[in-house]
Amino acid sequence: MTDLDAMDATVKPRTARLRADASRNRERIVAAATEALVEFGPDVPLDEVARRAGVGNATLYRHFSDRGELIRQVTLSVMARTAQRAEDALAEEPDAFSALYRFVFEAAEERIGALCPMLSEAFDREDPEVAGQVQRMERAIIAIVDRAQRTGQLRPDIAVGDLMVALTQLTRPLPGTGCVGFDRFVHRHLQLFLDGLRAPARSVLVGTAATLEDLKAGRK
Amino acid sequence: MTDLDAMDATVKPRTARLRADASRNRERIVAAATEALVEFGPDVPLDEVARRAGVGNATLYRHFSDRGELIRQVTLSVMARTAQRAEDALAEEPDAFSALYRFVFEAAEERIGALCPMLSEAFDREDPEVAGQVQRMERAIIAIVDRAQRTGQLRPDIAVGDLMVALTQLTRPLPGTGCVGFDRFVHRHLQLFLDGLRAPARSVLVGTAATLEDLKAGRK
Amino acid sequence: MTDLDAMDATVKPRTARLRADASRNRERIVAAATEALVEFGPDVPLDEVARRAGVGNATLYRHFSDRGELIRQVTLSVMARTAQRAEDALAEEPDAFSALYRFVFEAAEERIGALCPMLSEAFDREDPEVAGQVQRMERAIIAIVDRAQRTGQLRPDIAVGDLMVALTQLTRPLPGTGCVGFDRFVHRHLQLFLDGLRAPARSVLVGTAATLEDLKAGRK
Amino acid sequence: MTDLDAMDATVKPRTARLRADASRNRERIVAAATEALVEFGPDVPLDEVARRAGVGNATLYRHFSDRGELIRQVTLSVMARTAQRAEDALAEEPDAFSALYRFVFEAAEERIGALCPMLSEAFDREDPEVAGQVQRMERAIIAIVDRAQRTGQLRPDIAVGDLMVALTQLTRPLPGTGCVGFDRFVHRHLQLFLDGLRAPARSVLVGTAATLEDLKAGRK
DNA sequence: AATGAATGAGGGTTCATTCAT
DNA sequence: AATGAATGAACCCTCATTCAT
Repeated sequence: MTDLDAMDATVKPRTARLRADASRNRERIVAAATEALVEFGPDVPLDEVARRAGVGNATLYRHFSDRGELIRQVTLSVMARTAQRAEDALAEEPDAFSALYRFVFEAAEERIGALCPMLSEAFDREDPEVAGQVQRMERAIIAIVDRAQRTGQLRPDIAVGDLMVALTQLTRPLPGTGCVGFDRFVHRHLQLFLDGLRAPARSVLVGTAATLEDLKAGRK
Repeated sequence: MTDLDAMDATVKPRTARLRADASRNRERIVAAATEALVEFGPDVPLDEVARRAGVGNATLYRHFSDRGELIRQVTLSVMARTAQRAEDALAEEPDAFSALYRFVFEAAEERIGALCPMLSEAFDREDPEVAGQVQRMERAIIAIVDRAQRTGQLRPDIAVGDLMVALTQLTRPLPGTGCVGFDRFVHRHLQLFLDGLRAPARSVLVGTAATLEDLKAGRK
Repeated sequence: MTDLDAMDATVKPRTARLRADASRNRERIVAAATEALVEFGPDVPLDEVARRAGVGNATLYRHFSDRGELIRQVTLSVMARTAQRAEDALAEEPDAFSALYRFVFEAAEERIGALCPMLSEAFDREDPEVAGQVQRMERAIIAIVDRAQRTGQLRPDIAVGDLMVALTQLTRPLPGTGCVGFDRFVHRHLQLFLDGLRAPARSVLVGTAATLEDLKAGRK
Repeated sequence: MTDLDAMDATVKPRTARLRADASRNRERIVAAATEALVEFGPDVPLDEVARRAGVGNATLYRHFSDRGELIRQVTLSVMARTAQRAEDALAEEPDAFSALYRFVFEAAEERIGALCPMLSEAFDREDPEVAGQVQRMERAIIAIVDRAQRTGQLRPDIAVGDLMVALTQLTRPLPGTGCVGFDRFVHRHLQLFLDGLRAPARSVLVGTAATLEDLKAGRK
């Protein structure tokens, strides 16, 4: 950096920033992919994603070298927002079960169902960036669950893995529908499920409380 | 049927009786398709179904004109067995909630998750045979739900539609996985959901109780 | 094999023989691929091969799981025929140089240029079947070369690798042409090259005589 | 050119003079394209050429409207240098066959193999600039060939077309390889070919001596 | 003038469906 | 009736070319 550079406000940053339009496209693709992943699952045609994002298919490939990379980015962005929501809920809700309650509905809004490809064999959970976000999200959700269990509002025989998978399943759209009129069911189901989570437990659960680690193991 | 047909002793019966081996093949294909649908989701390659059934792919097409017809038959067979289970549970379980409880787990065993394509736009629920099975199954489940609500064991603000959709969602396969280690979750989720269904209700549900009719309407 | 089987002339062989039409298609594809490989090189569009063979592209994939497998089969068939030609020339030609001469022109006819993908990194020369044919062909050509060198008709400072590569290069068609009027050149070039190969050597060659082993090493 | 233009002292010269950096880029692109053509063959990705030249892909298109134009420029530059080499060899070598000998190896160095697209149907040899360079190169090579034939060192039954095509063929890159360890063959092949060209002829050539005109005709 | 970005077309491969044995 | 084989359409991905900064 010379003095001349320092004086020039328009100098390009060293880490090439994306052009405005490219950056916009990138975000539109991630958003479209998030929705499409929730709706179609991990095999969603990438052409469909591109179409929804309003870009050519090759543009998608310019930004994401292949399907895995696109899914990775979607996963990261969904996890980041979900973690944030979880942290906020924990920090802002005075009541422990209210925090859980709020988190569940906000996670649904953030399309936590788009994380389903994380469970497939192809997905690399060892990737450092992914591992980092997983840990952040995990910590935040565990904190919510722990607090609600410590206050005696959440049944003690469940764990974060149970919550995450059920949440994903219940928020998945019906196949082949444009999700029309489906959200209306989802809220009811989540609420019923949350009622089932409340302490005191109304039944004895089979199996053992599933953690996020178990999900990893379950893949094999 | 003409008079000539009537006079012909060798005429084939209306429901053409299949040769023993053909009939066996047909059943093997439906069984394989049910499992494969649960495992791979609705996009399972038909060659995979044929392979699992141990027949050539063209044999599959001799029995089922296309993917839709195969799914229709799977749907019918799952519904028939599910209805039977519901009827049995109602008849045999003295306790109203136990009947519901037993039905839910048996429906999972019968792969009620394979019914999810039924909810898609492409599926023709007006088909007489389908409509018949839907009605039979519906009736049996409504009877279970009604009884449990009348005995005050099941919260009154839910309806059969809520139950069916949640049941389907919670037992649907995780897309893209070989479902490894997944069943282990399903039982826990169902139990938690059932706990949420018990009276007294632990929350006030948003929306209105959804009937099976609502599902039809919701599709559009 | 039961006695009944033995009496039944129409019994299917244990190693499922291809249907007549499938077998015909397979051969047409290999033939078309041979020509196309010579003309376009190893990146020839497989759709082009299918078109030339008069089959759909998927038929090509039924017979050859991927490009590598197709190239492998072409390689095997060209090597087999080339080896046969070499063996025949050696056995039938009383004059040592005549045998070499005859082999060179017959190898051109057999499209030895189609072997060019063998030199690419992707090609697996360790495959047992390939290795076998390479060895057979190599032996036959070495025998021809050796005899001509022993009789003092072929210059001693060249080896089979020199011959093979030059033969491939000189018989490759000009790119983008339908080979129109090109064969006319090829014969002249081969003859000139053969004249250069005759003993006594008219120059001292740079480098060392290249064997087929060197070709393998050269890839890396 | 109008009179107005003529009066305008600031008018750009007919051969628009490029800015120094633009001119440098242009040359770097042609050089990179020459090497890349030899290495990858005529289907080399233009992005690869741009990358090697150290410019953006659009810069390449600013200089060369399309692939054909780039190849044309490469062809022109190779021909120009080849012609120069031929003229120098003729002028500087006292021995007639030595001139031919020197030219052949220098042409290989100048990547005369990159001229192979010139022989394809798509290439426009009627283009004045191309025609001019062809003529210059042709004249120089004919002079070399003629002299060597007149001195009785070069067999009389070959013509410049034979030489040019064989030279191109023998120096063409092996398709699909990174040309690793290939140059080592080329020198030997050229030398063997030259030995075959020496008088007295060791065989009777089939066909008639091919001139460059014949190549044009051969394409059709 | 130089460039990063966008795009449509094309080739590779799979799969639902049809055909021929 | 059963089956292996054939096929075209769909999707993935790359690349030549054009566009916008």
